[in-house]
Amino acid sequence: MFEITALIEAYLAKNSARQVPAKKLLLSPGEYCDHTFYVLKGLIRYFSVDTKGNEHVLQFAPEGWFIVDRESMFFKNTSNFFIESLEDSEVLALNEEFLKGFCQNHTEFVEFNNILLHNHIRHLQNRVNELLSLSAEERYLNFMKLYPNIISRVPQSMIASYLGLAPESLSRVRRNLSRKKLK
Amino acid sequence: MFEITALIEAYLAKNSARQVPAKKLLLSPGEYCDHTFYVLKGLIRYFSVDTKGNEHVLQFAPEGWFIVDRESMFFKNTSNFFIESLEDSEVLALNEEFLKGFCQNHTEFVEFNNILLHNHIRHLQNRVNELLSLSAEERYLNFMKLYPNIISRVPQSMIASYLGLAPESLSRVRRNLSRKKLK
DNA sequence: TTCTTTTCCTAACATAGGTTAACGGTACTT
DNA sequence: AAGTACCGTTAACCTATGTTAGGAAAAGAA
Repeated sequence: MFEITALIEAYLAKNSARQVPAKKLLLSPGEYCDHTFYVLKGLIRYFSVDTKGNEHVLQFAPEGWFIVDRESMFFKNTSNFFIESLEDSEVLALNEEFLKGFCQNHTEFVEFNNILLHNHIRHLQNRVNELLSLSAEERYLNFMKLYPNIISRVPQSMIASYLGLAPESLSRVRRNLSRKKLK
Repeated sequence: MFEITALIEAYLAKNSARQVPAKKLLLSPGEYCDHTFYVLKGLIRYFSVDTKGNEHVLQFAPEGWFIVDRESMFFKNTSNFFIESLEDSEVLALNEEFLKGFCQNHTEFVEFNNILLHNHIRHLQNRVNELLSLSAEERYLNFMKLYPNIISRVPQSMIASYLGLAPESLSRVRRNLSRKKLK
């Protein structure tokens, strides 16, 4: 069984954690994503910007989460996404060299990595399924249940963007929900 | 470098390929997904059914594709999805025991598997991003470009279901597109 | 062939969600 | 304290998509 603290300690033995002020970009479209970020403190988001200039949040990463553009990192393609800190944060920036070396010294980490990949797939598949089958209101309720902790830390417009809604629409959803509860 | 033929041959040395008539269910909600299917011939779909009874296609798998509920297979959860043949098909049904054994004899396969997982993530992430940022028409055009081969093999209602549309809406999208082309 | 089922299209209507614009509140700046 | 930027709400209106219903063509079954 692998403990994440082993990774953190191995990293901190050689490097110091990266301090990131809020609103700082850690990755932009066109760049290669050459680090997997592990969030020690703070909150990071992973998002795209479409041709009309609208932002779409694919993922939030609070403490204890990994955040990376796996396509860019693994296939060595330039990224189409942004990674940005939403709060003052503290992250480990794991590059390929470090990860390879760490795998060699910690063979349990290989299996742990496998779990991370499968979690990622589970999460994404669940999102696709929700986007295909649930209404805005249902998606919002699910989000609140799954990430109650995130709701209070990011502006509502970003939650709307995660849910595939205009901010005004999320406002409407919330109003309808509070009316229902009053009854 | 790993060649898929090695996997196929190893499987066929011990088992014969599974012949599947069209419209046969290979997995249903509530069951454990204990096989990864590799499609030799035919066409398979992976879909869910929501509370209103509407189907939502998450993936099509023609020849040369793998299809599996990774969450169910890896985490040993019961599945929420269906896997169904759309055409008379021929598949390899790879169970965990076979895959484990095969990994031991073919160490390159471990890396190949890693590629498969990352491809899966890339594919799903791209879908989430498209569902968040593109119109029905744009999603349809992308689908045609990406899977021209599938378009002609499945009923339009299933493509609509993959795109997150009602069949009638896809019909409308197609009519608008053909009008545009005429001009 | 004839009958049946499936598939696709169309049109009229209904609705969820997007758009625009305005307002009030809060928090940060100066 | 005044000024400014950001945020969430609301309302009126608009548009894309869903819904219902019907019908015609194509594909399969008897």
